[in-house]
Amino acid sequence: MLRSDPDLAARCVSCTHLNSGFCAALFNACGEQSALPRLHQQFFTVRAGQQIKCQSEARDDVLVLCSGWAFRYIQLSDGGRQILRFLLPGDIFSPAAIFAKGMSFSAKALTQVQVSRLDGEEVRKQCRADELVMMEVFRSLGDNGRASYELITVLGQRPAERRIAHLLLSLMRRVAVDGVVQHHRYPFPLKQQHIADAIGLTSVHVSRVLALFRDRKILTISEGRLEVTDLAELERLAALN
Amino acid sequence: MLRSDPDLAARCVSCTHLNSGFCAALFNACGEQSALPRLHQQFFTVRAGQQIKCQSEARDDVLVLCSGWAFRYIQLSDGGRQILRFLLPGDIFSPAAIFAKGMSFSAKALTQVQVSRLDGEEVRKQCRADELVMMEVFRSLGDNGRASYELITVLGQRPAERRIAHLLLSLMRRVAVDGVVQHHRYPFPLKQQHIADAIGLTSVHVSRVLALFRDRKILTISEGRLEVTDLAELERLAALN
DNA sequence: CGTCGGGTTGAAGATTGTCAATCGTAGTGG
DNA sequence: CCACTACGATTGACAATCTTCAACCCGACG
Repeated sequence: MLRSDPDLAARCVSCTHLNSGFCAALFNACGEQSALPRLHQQFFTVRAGQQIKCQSEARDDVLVLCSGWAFRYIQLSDGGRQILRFLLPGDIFSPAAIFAKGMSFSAKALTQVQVSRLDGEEVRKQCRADELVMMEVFRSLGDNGRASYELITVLGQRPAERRIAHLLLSLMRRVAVDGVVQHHRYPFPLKQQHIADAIGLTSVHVSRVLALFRDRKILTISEGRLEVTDLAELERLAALN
Repeated sequence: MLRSDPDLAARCVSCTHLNSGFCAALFNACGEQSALPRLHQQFFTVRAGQQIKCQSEARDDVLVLCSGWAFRYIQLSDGGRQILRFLLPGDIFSPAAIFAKGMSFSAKALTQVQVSRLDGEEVRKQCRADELVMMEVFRSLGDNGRASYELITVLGQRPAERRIAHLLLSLMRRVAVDGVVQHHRYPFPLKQQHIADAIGLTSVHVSRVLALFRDRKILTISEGRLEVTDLAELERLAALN
């Protein structure tokens, strides 16, 4: 599961996640001009479906997703699983764990992923030294908090159709931030079971709703891609006000 | 709705919320021994049911609940309302808003409440000056994040009975932290409509489930009090693993 | 060629919502 | 003291939503 790869670091330098956000601030702060020490990081890859970080692991590391998709989730003993958040390149696996006690969720790779492991103490040092790095942590925490509250609202107040619409639209928007998207076609590696676990439905019901969306010419999911044909209707369904 | 009250400050000094958490750290840091300037704060009271802070209000303040109960919520245009979190004395209304852009929720008083208003810039200054104050902000953020993820899991994976059990048990535990609780009787100012809005059910269904709990001798809610008669069963229902 | 994972579909049932009536309690004004 | 009202809780009947179980399909892959 863990693998050392010297080439990976070089490849990751050009990853999209370095163009913005936490890592950009972090590595800017540690650039040549800076008096700060260069940041030490390890890279590793995880295959699709494999666990990345589980609740029991108590290492003081900060993991950042470099490429691929992953998700945070909570596994219930009765077999149920709640997906809490999908992670895209640039996302910190557990931003709250940088400064406070970690939260009790696990993470899994959705596709094959590359992950950067930073030392917790070094990151905290950088946060204290550079206001911008700290602000990126707060931005990440804020985004996660906002997303959590939206998800709570959707789960509590919306029927299946609108839950799915909301999930798909939020993912689309996040994907569109750094990837060029053509003809309303988005990369979409989720299985219907992932959708189901993310919004508290069964995969059977997800299948039915997606069939409806297809019939109504709103969107189609096939071959790992999501194609939106009626964005206005999708937005209407996903709206939270 | 807003009211200046010179006596309130004196009264609030002995409030339970000062015995622990954010405010304790904040005022310790600003004590006589400290070189830091004394913190400026205003107090105001809000009657039960009144709004405290709405989405449009863009003031850079930090509000802390001094006494009474309140809640964060999102109001939907179709009449639905999702309660995101109940607030008890000592809770910050929007900890994420101290350092990042605020989140779009509103807050309402559940009982009559006393609120302390601190200046955002002063609070940030204290955070930078005193590690302990900063840690309290992170603790607050962490607690809120953990609670959000628990709520998401409960909403997504649990039926009505277990959702209600989870909500009641979490509230009990928070109430029990600083209040002395006798004979498993807890102050409980929520109406059934609040329970319903917090866990995504109708008040009608909440009524049915509470009737069931009464029949099964698990707990009883009456006259603003919650009395638990079978804690083991309640914990079993509320368990999240 | 068999198998396996993921998706689709149908039928039946469980859970929860909607609508509406009723009840008790607290307040309010005459 | 008594109507009158308002609010919250309760209950019944019925409907909508979603789950469960099962069968089947289909493409990938050994």
